Amino acid sequence: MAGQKVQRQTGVALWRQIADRIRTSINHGDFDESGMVPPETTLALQFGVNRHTIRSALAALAQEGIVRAVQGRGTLIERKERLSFPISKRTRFSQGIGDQVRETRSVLLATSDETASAEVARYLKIKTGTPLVRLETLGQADHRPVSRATSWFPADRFGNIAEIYRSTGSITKAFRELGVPDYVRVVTEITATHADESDLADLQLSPGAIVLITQALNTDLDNVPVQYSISRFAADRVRFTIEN
Amino acid sequence: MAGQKVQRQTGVALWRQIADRIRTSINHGDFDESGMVPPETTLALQFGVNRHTIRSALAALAQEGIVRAVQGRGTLIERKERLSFPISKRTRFSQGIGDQVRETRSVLLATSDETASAEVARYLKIKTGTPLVRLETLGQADHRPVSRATSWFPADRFGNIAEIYRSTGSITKAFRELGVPDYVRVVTEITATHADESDLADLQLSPGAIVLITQALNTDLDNVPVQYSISRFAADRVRFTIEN
DNA sequence: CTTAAATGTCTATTGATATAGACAACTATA
DNA sequence: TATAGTTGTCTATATCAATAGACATTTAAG
Repeated sequence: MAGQKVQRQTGVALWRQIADRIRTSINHGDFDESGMVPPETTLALQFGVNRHTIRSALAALAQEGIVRAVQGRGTLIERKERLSFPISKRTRFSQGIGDQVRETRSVLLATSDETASAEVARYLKIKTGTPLVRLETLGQADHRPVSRATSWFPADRFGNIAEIYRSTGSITKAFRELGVPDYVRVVTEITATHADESDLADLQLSPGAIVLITQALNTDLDNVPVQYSISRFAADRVRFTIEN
Repeated sequence: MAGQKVQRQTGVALWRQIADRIRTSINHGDFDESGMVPPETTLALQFGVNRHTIRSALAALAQEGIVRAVQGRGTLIERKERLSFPISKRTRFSQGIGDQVRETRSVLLATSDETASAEVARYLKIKTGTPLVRLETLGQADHRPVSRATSWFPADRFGNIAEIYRSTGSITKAFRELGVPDYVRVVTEITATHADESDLADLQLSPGAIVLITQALNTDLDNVPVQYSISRFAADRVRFTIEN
């Protein structure tokens, strides 16, 4: 980890850039041997900034609960995180990361009845204006928010999916109760952008943070579209893995 | 687009937060009717900031070539684009986006002989220290840089792949000449981060921009790893598509 | 030709960001 | 119990980020 450069006058404060880099290094396991972040003076030298700037960065990470400074000893690593999300024919939230965390949970934020917009209709292969059920859900891993998703389901087949989901916390189980024993991921599109206001709130991010966005279509085993969803992931907490 | 909030004292300047939001709105097609961004005074009111702060944001977008301000008229939208990259068993740079642009090109930036680091060795399933060939390439679409990639190949099989690639501009053709008639993408990992200094230069980005990073492994038809590569894409120019 | 509406430029002021240096307080260890 | 190494706190200074206001310049439309 030699000769790291930071960019000045970009509208992103140095302490924030450095905090992001250190968080990434921690997640990458760079400091696993010692379990500590390098001393402030060392980091200041590496990043080519003043020690006080490093202290601002570490203070931000301490605020996130990722490190804890102990006077006289050093700055200890409290927590690491970057979950690996497999994307495949059988992509499901909790199954994919279940072995990486102690607890996964899915929370229903909101639901509403809608009619299909042009975009959603195109994906679900239905007519614009067809009745739909919309679900806003929040995915959590060990009580930390990881993703927020908006999903649309055809109302004729899944009119009361919200209630079932609310009680079971699982799309897979809700589908099963509604006569869809299994479903497959047909297509996933991935983009990245800066976090918007809702992301900041729901995913507990700070401005300038990055979100990875997936747009995905699931069909039942007869190739009939059953769910179209747009999910937004905190980019510094996840990694996508596509196995072919 | 009413009542937008920006967050203060987070290490991310207001003008950058606002620039990111406007860029997103443009890509989302919010201003397609007029082809212009709303007037500075309107935006200042919407975001709850001073007009000069809006001007800083628009100046940044103008620097990126996304908008162009015309005195007396308004601020015109110059460009919105996002290429779709399919990721599948048969992922190749030029084939995937060939139908979306007039011309794709791949340029060899640098090459060197190396020995395998622990990380690369793990992917290629070889021993640390095994001789490798490293290729740095730049992918362009219609003369705009889209991705920069670093690839490693086992030197014993592909010792002179650099020369062949330089003359053909194609990994696929180089493989073919070296006795690998076909190859498949085994695994792709996707993450996102802020652009570093090299990204800014090679991909012609402005500071604070986002890059999508893929780490991918290709094997020949006998399942022997032939190429491990790390690619960095300008996030505002691409979208990944995974078909299952 | 006027005028309204938009961007361009300038000055001034305040708060956040970053650097610089000095020294205090604490921890582990020789 | 010294001592080296580390984090904590303080003062001072310079630059960037943001606000505020005034006015110039350009464009399009009445």
